[in-house]
Amino acid sequence: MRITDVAAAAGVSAITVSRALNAPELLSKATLRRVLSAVERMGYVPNLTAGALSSRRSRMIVAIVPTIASPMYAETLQAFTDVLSQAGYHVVLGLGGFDGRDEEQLITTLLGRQPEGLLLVGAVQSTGARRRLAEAMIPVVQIWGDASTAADLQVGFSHASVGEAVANHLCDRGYRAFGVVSSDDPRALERLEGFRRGLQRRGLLLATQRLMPPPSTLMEGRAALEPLLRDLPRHGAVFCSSDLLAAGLLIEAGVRGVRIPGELAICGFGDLEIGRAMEPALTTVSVDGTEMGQLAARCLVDRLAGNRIPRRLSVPAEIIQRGTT
Amino acid sequence: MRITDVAAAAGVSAITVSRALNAPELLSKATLRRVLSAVERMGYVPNLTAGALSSRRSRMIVAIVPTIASPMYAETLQAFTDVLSQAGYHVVLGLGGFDGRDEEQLITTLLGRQPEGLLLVGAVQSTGARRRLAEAMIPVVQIWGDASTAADLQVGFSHASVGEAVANHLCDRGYRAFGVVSSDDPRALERLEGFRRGLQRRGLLLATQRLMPPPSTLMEGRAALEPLLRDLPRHGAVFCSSDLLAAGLLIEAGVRGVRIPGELAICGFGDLEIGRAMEPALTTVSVDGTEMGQLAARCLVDRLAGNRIPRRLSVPAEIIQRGTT
DNA sequence: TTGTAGGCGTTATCAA
DNA sequence: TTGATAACGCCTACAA
Repeated sequence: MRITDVAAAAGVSAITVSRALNAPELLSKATLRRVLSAVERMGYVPNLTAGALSSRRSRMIVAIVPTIASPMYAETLQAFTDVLSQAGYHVVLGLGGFDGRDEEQLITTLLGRQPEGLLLVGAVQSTGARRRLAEAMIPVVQIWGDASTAADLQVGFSHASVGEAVANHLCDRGYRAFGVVSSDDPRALERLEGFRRGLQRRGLLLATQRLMPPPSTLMEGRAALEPLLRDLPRHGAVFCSSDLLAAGLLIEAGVRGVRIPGELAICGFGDLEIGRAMEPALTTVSVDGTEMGQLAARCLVDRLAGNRIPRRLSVPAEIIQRGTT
Repeated sequence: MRITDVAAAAGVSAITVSRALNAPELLSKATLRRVLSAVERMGYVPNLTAGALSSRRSRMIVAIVPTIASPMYAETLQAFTDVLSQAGYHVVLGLGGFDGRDEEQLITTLLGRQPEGLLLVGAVQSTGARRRLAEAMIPVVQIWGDASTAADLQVGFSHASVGEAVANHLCDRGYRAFGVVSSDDPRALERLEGFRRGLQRRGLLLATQRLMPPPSTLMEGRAALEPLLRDLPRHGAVFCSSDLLAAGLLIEAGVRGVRIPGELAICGFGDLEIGRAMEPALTTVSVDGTEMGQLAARCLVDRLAGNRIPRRLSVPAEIIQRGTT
């Protein structure tokens, strides 16, 4: 069924049906009613592909995310999609993984959909992909990235500053020996660098660090406790790149009877529900994934509506002091 | 830039460029090379919207999921998208929530994209939406649903049977008093019904049940322990609709010094990582969300390739006996 | 192996 | 307020 079928049934031209659906204020009340009732009666569903081609407005946004198996990204994408859906956009999903393999290929085919905007979680790795994005001439919001890899629009926070803030926080609470258990994805590494620098500024050193490929899991956290206890003096503190790793440490500590924070202090990252639910509750860095997703979506919507918007938006990343430090 | 620009640059007609990209085997080696090099040099990205309109093949699949904030659905969608991406399809995301509000609206606009297939997580609530789907004449795979609400294609398992199997398992292990802590979403309720029926068959009754709206959280699990201990005799067993609820019970039990499974046995559902990582490890029902997602994707790909495929596919749901029962 | 003509279903543009 | 006409960029069908 096409728009002309509905038009014929309503005794109007095709363009009038189009207007009834897209710009009803242009039609007389009577015509509008007649057309809409025909649409309803016939169960007409407009072909958005044709509409997009003709109007050069696809009403689609592409979201490129490393994975949605990680709760942080899933939460962000959920919020992003919800807001865009309200605004009349559809979201096309691109799951890129953490390595840059096939990145350009993925981005290229997705750009072929003529999206009106694009969400990028993390940085683009390959220069080829970066060029493609630039050539697409559409707004690109980057989140979870950092200024150095910034795209067109940026919603986020400085990972390095977060690392430094955690270092200061732990020093202020009196800890003097430090370890890190971390994923080796680019964002986590930046936080680690910031952490190390923060310690240096206080004249302190990192005693031990353990890196592992993403995604981080509870089990890896559990497995990390034993070597950590070996390498780190008593009463030390560890900064984990994810609440999952931190919670894993906590669980294993429970099993082994290691007192937290007495024998080992733990700070996580992400403020996941599991951290709040553990006992003792996890000290962590809270970044509101939902807010980031919503903000990113609003940036795009505003920009596409022709509004001026700031190119850099900060989301607070704050340390939540709870029971493990 | 259009296909004709590339064609001009390569000294061929537009259709030859199209073939170089979509059916290279039809071209001579020399022409193919010439065209592809022009494509490469000019950074041409085909307009898939135009292609879809012309070929009537959108190469898009719509995925309708209640939420991706829940790890089970996120995992399934991740696997689904990965497989389809390999097969050259793009996935458009529709997040529907758990209630039926706006469901028909969402499905209708998404169908306007002319998807070639559709994934449905859970059942369609409204009859309007069901009619739309039927009229779309495209393959629809339903997962996480059950036979009674079955769509065109079905990948899943019987929630009722799972509930019954858990009842039998717990009885066989010697428990005689039973409780349930559950979300009230349709799938969870079906498992609960099956559980109750399984108990009845053994001449046993459910002593207490606590229902709550989805999504389930660890915190709700923690909060559920105290009333549960009040209402359930010692040495009872509880069946939770999610590993998150079950893990919450475990954490709270740790805090209160309630011995698990000595004083309370716990069985979860979903086999999430958190259940495996807890101490004692959680007895649960394992349904492979990744496999369901992959299977659903392959169903669609096969069907779209014109292959005959079974309309009902079962995924095993097996009880994993671990430390909490 | 390559090309020509025409149409996919909608909306922009201009006219009435 | 409504309509006629001509794109939008690509691919199917058929022809050479």
